[in-house]
Amino acid sequence: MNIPSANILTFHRKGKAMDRIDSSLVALRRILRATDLFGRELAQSAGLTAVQFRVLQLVAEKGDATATTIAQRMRVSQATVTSLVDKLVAKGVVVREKSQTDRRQTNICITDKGRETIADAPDALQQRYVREFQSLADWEQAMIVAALERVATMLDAEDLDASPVLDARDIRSGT
Amino acid sequence: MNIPSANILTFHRKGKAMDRIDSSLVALRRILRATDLFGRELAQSAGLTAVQFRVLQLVAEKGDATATTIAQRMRVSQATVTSLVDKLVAKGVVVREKSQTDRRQTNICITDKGRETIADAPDALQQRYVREFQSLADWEQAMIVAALERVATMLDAEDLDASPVLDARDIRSGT
DNA sequence: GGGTTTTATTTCAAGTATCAAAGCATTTTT
DNA sequence: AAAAATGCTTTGATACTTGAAATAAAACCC
Repeated sequence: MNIPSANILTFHRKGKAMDRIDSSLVALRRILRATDLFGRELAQSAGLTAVQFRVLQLVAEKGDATATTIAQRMRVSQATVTSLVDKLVAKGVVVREKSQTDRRQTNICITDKGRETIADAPDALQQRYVREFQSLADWEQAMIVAALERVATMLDAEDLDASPVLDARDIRSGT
Repeated sequence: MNIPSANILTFHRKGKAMDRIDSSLVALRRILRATDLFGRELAQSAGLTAVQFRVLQLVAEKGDATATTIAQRMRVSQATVTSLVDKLVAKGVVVREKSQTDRRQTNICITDKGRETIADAPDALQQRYVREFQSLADWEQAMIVAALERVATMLDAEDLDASPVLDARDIRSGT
């Protein structure tokens, strides 16, 4: 989590003044680093680990989720999700409920305590981002949105899992 | 750490069309997600874990590094770095060498095999980014650099460790 | 229906990651 | 030189991760 996670963007060309590629990669690394660091703090302040917190966030999005869905979205194995959910159940932030429609499935449902946990977590990073973003001039906001979306498209182009979680399984089955 | 790392940016306001804050957060999440996912693949293709690969990258930057430096830059404990370096030594991509000037220090030096490992790792993500970035119009490149740097500054403002590793210890001792 | 295959999840075993605390060796300070 | 600080490793404990095997339920086929 690893998150602690991956900071894979590096730049190797040296010698002359930094060009735009390098500058943009450096900025990306700063963004990655800041979010990684803050993410760990955020989780800790909620009494969870970073990975546990991410699972909780995914469950919170819709109120419940299946292990498979979570595993696919986090790109970890089902077994991993099971053990993470074990921890979250032990902490009382989610509960397991057998699906009525298909009793093979287990719905992982967020509890009130889970909702509180997320609500109470002081996401300093996001708060600061929102605050500063809103203080920007209109044109600057627009520029940032355009640029971020451009970069996001460049980076996750053929990796479709970032889109709504509908056909993730179908896509993966191709591998 | 996996590195598995933190995807902490969430958005909760719903109901109406997405505003700019939401759009920018979604884009950021896509960026985070893509880099995280690709980072793991990249490391795996090199026969390492994501965290191990990051250590190797840091060592590769200057050819060698001390455990303390790596620990500070990755924000993990020295003990963690020790065990990670153990793995890298076992794989033959780095070696430990006692510093001549201060024999308490251990320089972690990259080997030829280590250099190869990094060179051979097909960083598909970065390659695509570089390729696409270079194909952009001049004004667009400039816009992206400006926007990314703006966002990076918003996110890592008081977190100074992204800058040269000088006083990270002093900052941390405050906690 | 009864048998086979597929799907969803959990359990188990083994390896990796992480850190606090304790230990060692080497400077630096007094 | 004694004491304090520094750099690193070891140890013990917890968490994360996965592949493989096990369990259970649904879907498919004849």
